[in-house]
Amino acid sequence: MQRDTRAELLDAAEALFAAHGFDGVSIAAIAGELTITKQALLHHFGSKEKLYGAVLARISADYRTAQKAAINLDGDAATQLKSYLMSLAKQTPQGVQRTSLIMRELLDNNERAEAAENWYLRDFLTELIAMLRAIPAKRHMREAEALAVIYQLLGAINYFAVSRPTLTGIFGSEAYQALDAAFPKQLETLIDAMLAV
Amino acid sequence: MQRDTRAELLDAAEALFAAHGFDGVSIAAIAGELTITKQALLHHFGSKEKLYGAVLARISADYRTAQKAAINLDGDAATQLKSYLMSLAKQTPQGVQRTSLIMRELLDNNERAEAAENWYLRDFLTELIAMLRAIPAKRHMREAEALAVIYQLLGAINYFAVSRPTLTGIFGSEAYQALDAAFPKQLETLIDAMLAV
DNA sequence: TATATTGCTTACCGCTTGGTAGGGTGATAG
DNA sequence: CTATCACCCTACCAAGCGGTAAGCAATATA
Repeated sequence: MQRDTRAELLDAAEALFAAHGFDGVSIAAIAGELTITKQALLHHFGSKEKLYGAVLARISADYRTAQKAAINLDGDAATQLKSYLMSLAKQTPQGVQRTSLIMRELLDNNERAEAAENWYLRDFLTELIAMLRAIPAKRHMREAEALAVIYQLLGAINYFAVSRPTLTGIFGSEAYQALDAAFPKQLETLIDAMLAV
Repeated sequence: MQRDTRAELLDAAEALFAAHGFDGVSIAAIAGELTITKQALLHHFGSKEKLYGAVLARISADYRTAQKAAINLDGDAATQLKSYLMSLAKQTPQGVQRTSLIMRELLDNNERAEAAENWYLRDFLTELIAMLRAIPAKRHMREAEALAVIYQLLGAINYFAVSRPTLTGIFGSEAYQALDAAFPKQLETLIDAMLAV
């Protein structure tokens, strides 16, 4: 196997699912990305749902790894959390792609709610709550309050990450670049405001 | 004159598109909600895309109406903007539904980008920028900065609005209720922090 | 009373979908 | 040398999709 077909299929599936959603992509289209047939894909993953699950699982694992790395950095709890959040806001192509996919998952979750892949977000969020509560001034916070803060910050970051096409369509690409440049500074003041109090 | 068929179709389409996305719903399913055939639906709207456009147009109009009403309230600019944002955060069933639909539209916009329904968000956002800049302390802000602030606040609000099924699935429904109760207070401090500086 | 028009129906069409069945090839293992 | 297995193919299928065509009953118009 000089060509890791499975991994390449996951890459293609991740990109297409993120761009068009689960229902917007056929397994034939995903397989076509590697110029193989959909039956080859089915051979590897069994069904479209299982492929989707595998994509989610891989993202989940990567997220958790990055998160654990962030905790082992130097600095106090506030600095760790802040720089981790700022890193989430960095718009790498893969990062945006995965944010899109998770956002779609959030929206579709009405139907696919119990599919066990809830739990990857669970660990991710509880870890974030722990990071917030590790800040001395925040140690008193109840779980619900901490989660509210975390979720607002995540929302501020992810909503923007997903909006580039729309915003460039509306305001033009140089206006978007100005926005993109202004965003981190504003986000920083927002994070500071929430972590200070 | 049972002319309300058209409106009822819009209602059903809005709900189903919000819950399952454009590709996740068939026009037969939408028509089935009123126990009529899909050809009756096509008679009213011509095509699935046009139906979708009509749904978006109706939401757009309602949004702008509510926004204009908010500007005509008493109080200074900061109070107006703040209470408007807090009202956006109020989770009525219809509000959540529409937020979901717009979020899907944001995600799908890669492909449907130029479909003219960009502009409804355009007016909505530029109006919000104007509301922010109407605050004396913010009058100096460049457009990009103002939009960044606005967008972060919208993200904080909308991301949460869309996450109820997932969050209840992860943390349980009474934990979600605690979160839902804690959310507005945290949002208020977040808004205050961004509007003050 | 004749004529459109509105609002819906059944019938049908070409196309795509996810998935099954079964076969073939090349590498590996006994 | 033979059997197994991973990997991929062609062929096929039932179901569902968006959309067209034509017609029918009720209402509005002249």
